[in-house]
Amino acid sequence: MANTPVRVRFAPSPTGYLHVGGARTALYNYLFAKHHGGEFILRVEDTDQARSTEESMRMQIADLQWLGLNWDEGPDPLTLKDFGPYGPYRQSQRLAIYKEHAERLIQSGKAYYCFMTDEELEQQRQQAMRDGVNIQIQSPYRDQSLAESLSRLQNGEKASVRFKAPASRDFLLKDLVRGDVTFPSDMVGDFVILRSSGMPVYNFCCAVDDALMKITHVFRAEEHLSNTLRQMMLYEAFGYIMPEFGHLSIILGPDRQKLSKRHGATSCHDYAQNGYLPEALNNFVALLGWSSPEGAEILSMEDMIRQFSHDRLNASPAVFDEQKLLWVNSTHLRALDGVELWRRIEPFVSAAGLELPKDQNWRLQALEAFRPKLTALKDAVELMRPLVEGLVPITEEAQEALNWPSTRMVVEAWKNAVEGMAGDYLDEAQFMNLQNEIQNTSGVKGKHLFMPIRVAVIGKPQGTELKMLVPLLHKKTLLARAQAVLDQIKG
RNA sequence: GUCCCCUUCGUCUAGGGGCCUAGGACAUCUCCCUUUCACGGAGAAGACACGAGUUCAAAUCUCGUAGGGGACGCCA
Repeated sequence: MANTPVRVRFAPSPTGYLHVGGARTALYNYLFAKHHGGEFILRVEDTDQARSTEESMRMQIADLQWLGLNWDEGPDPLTLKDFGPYGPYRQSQRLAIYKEHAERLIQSGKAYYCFMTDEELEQQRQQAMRDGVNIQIQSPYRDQSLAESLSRLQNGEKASVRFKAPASRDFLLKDLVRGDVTFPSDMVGDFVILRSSGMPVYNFCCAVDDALMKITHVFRAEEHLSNTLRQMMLYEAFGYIMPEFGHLSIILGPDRQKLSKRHGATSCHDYAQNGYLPEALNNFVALLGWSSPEGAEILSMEDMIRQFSHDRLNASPAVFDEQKLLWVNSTHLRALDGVELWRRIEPFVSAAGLELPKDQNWRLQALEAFRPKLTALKDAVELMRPLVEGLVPITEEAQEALNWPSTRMVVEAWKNAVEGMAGDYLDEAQFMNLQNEIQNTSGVKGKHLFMPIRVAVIGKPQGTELKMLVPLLHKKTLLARAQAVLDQIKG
């Protein structure tokens, strides 16, 4: 046991983008694997043909890649071709394996063909509801001879395959997160393992695959807790070794209901688009149900791998707090070095069509001016917008400053001073001198001095320090904007 | 309805019989820094769901109650 290499998997069903809950599940599995020097496997659970699409699979793979949760076995992110010794890793391509396993169960009398109609099933459910008892399907075909079933099949009748649930015995699950969980013997009835279409169902595939892929530990969402009983029965029937399970609590929205689309952004893709860093999303989501033994709140992937252990996993549900995510994001963002930060911001800035100088020094300087204000990459767009060449709109909030009697004089003095400067850009020292000069000659000081100048520079009375802003703007732009403000005061 | 799981500041959490006058983080508020807005720094306020029991001692163990969540599919 001690020598068994750790093998864990993340097994999403490809129906849309990766949800943040899925991201957390994937992350925990990944961290567990890396912490123990084990393997992290990606398996695609696409047996629901109605909902699974290849497009979704690509999206999920892209999201996982974005998060940096790279798998050691599974579909190749680019070609989608499987790599690893236990493939295929897409359940839709493992049908022969499931069929063979189902056959094994049928032959040994542990499963049987069931010819019940949807109406019959529904009737039983209704009846059970009315009687206030646990819903269990009682199939009349449980004891039908295999020969008879086969002949009906021969005649073209359709049948599902049901597993004969062993009754009258409790199952004990030693859950890695919840401790001992006892499932009563009659919790489930005979359940379907093969649909009448021949397609296997989740619980069956999952058990077979985890066994065949030599999975040692499974961390998955709480909604699978009761599925575990079915899977335990299957493991027993096959004589396979069961992995250890840990059931994670679900993530809630602010209204304490299960996090869903109506709560706003819930997919990793949304967060990527809104300028969140993958390291921040990983960090935040990790803290929703796990805590660092060192009490750290800001953690890198390396930190998490080093510190991760399943016994610090929390069994109670957690509310997704957008505010804290934003804080985690801004903290990671500000810690990035200039070159890297610009690399991340670039796509947002160019998507917005901002034409900014290409000069590397200019860009790094601009970044430093705005760094303390960044909470998400997307913010850079509005922050940088005043740095384009030419005029910018003068905002509503600027009006108060424009109405001050001294403003006109200040802006005129500012414009004249800039005009008198040599060179295309002012540096910080030049600006400071110039500013002192205006103060001395005009006698205006404090906000009556600074706000009008700021409006003349960026069109807004508030924002980043002028001494950082002004050196980023070309003299021509400075002059044009000052003139625009003067025009507005006149008019 | 039946079964399973969960319950510490508004939120994420630490804690696992005495270190608890319950610690940290986000958010909130106050002050400092700052000639603006932020960043940063200091501080304030704020929780053991309820009721029994076990014990010299309970946030911590047990049982009930309430509330929340999940499962009960030929979904995953």
